[in-house]
Amino acid sequence: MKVFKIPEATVMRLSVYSRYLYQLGREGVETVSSGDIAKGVGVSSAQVRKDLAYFGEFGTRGVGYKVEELYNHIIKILGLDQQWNVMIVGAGKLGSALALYQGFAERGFNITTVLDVDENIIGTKLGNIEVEPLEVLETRVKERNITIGVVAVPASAAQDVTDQLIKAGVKAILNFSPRVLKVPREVVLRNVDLSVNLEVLSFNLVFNS
Amino acid sequence: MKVFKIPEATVMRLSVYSRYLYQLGREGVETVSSGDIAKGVGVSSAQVRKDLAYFGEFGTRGVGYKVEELYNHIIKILGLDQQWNVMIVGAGKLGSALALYQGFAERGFNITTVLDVDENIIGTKLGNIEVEPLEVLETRVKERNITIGVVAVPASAAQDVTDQLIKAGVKAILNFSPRVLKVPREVVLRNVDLSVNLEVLSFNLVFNS
DNA sequence: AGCATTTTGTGAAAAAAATATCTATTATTT
DNA sequence: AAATAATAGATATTTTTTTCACAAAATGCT
Repeated sequence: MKVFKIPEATVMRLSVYSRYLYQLGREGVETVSSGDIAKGVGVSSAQVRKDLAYFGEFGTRGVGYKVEELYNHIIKILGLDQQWNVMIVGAGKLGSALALYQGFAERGFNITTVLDVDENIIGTKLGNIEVEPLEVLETRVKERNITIGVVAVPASAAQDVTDQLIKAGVKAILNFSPRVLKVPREVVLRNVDLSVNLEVLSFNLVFNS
Repeated sequence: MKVFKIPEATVMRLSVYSRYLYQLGREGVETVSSGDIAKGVGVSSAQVRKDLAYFGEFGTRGVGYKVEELYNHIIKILGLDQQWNVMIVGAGKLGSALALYQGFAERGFNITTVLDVDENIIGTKLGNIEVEPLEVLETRVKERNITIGVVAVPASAAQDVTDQLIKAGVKAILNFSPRVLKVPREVVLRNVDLSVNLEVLSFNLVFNS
């Protein structure tokens, strides 16, 4: 069990750093300073060092960090050195888009299963994944060793689907529905509310003027 | 110009409160306490009151808040009492899903235009919006009075599209590409990185076990 | 070799955010 | 009408997060 608590903001920044490092690596850059990273991703250099300090010492004073080495460290920290099997529930607009989104596979997220209740959608293909009926949820979670469930159903069905996912043994839930979900403490939950994002923009447009 | 700085977390929570209040309103509930809201959305009651206190006094001691009244206040605060015209650039999987997503229109976001560079996509219809070529960006922003631009293009094109949007007069950018964008200070920018969310889950799965 | 330069890692300080506590109002009950 | 209960709003406290600033290490230059 964890000893230190890592700020969520730190984890999110690590993800961003890793992407920047990947880019640098492809450009052939071998060494990078906290200041360079800071500039590249828009934070302070102290912030970069503080974030990394939670996990160890990865740099050399006076020199900086080896791009590839630091990248590998962060990938390991984020748990991206392993494959995660993912199930998406809901193959509407959003669910389909997520299923087809290439960015996930690149980071080790293996979308193995997509479910829906709509007869017209079941049986259709998203890339090479066939949409299956909700009934197979538990079977698939178990036989495909799925740890992460993505909830992309309407708000009204969200809690029910979540309960089913948890009962089937999923360990983490990414919720795209605009509904506050109840999950047991040991299940990791994250909410992505697309409207909220636009609304924060709207607020700032009104408030800053 | 703003005098107090409002925490972004507060703004996001207001958005969540508003949705909960809307739900309560439909259920016929007339009055609600900060404790009720807190329970409904999973925060503390003090947090609810604190968030609201940034903007005024909306309740009655010993009684609570009138649901409809508070809802209207929050909608006003968030700037959702007006229509915002939105352009989506990039009609790939994600851009299309966003264009078709009903949740935006419900909150006053009017997606008027969708652009892409791909010949095969231009001319196709998303709902009742026809995808147009990138060339019309500036014209459309001006003639349709577009304030919000959504960047849903690959990372490599993101900054270029952003620059064009800003040059055309857009005031806020919602960025779905995994790229750190540079924008002038007066332009409101928000990043939504779908992979980051899965990666935070992954981190927690590894770290909490 | 010594000195200047760079840059990390870190403890301390500051700022921001969340939580807890207290006070004032309103409504209700006795 | 007084006492009690509920609850917002304000204030104080605590916790968390960020920023600052500097000693320690590594490199390179003279």
